[in-house]
Amino acid sequence: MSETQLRDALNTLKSSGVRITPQRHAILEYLIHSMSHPTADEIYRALEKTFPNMSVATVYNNLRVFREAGLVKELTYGDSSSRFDFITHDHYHIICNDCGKIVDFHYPGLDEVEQLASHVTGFEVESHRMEVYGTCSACSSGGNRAKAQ
Amino acid sequence: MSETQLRDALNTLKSSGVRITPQRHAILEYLIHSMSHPTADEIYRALEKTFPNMSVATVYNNLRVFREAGLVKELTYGDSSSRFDFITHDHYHIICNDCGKIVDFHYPGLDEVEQLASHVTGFEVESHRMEVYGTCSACSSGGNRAKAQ
DNA sequence: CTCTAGTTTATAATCGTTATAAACAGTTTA
DNA sequence: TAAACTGTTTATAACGATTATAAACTAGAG
Repeated sequence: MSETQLRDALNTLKSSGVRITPQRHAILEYLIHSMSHPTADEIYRALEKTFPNMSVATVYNNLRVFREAGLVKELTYGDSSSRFDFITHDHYHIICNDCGKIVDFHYPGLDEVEQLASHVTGFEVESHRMEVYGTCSACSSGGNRAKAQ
Repeated sequence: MSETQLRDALNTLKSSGVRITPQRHAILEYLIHSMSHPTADEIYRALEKTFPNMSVATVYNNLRVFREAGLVKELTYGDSSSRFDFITHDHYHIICNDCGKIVDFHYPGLDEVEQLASHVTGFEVESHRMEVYGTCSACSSGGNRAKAQ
């Protein structure tokens, strides 16, 4: 399944004229397989064994390329650095205020919100963003003091 | 009406043991009256006539104090700097992808989303965040090239 | 009015991200 | 295969928002 995703993603890139370099392959693969929401720096550190000479700029450059190709979404929460999420199908995130863990969940479209907003404000609506915040079961049940992902 | 808001906010601060300095008064007043969603730097520049010696750190410090007191919400979008929103009553934001303008709109609670998310993920839900993105009428109708607010 | 803890100021430091220019590599052309 | 072109990576510096620090100051309690 994730192999299919990777192949599809590479095809998407190729067909929009983007070269497939080993670094790009690796970053994409990491994003798809990690099933997490890594920061640019996490990706960089995860791949530095395989690419000892790769620079952070390469990670940022390629994340931008992927974002512009519609493969990756950039998540900006309150904390200092952005997180990057490989776009599979529509899902939302719930984030633990305590340890920072991010869990995906699905919810049938919020199209009506977009419609109302468009009607009230006169905007042409393109997309929306929604997150839920709370405390994960590990943190609320006791002493989970680690800052996860 | 906004006078009431200001007075209430000052009382909230006092009752949680926060000193009311002239700078704090001015920042709060600016946030309430501006009806916009300024960055820390915008607040700083707006008040530098009145407080020529005020430093940016003061703005940041006090925005943090206000946030911790529940008076102000910090909005982190994709762009480099945070925006700050005086909390009146629940509303959402629609943001122009073109010029960055932020318009408020109201929408009856998304409590069911919180409930579903809580049920599916096991989190104790505390809050949620939602924004709509699109193009404002000024930008979609023609040549609004300015980067507003 | 005095005292003190909290606040402001000025400045430097931090850190995520972006810009730059040189070295490099994949692809096309011959 | 070789030369040339173009996009990519690397290394490094620059940038800008935010935070830390320490000294000077002041709101508010008594």
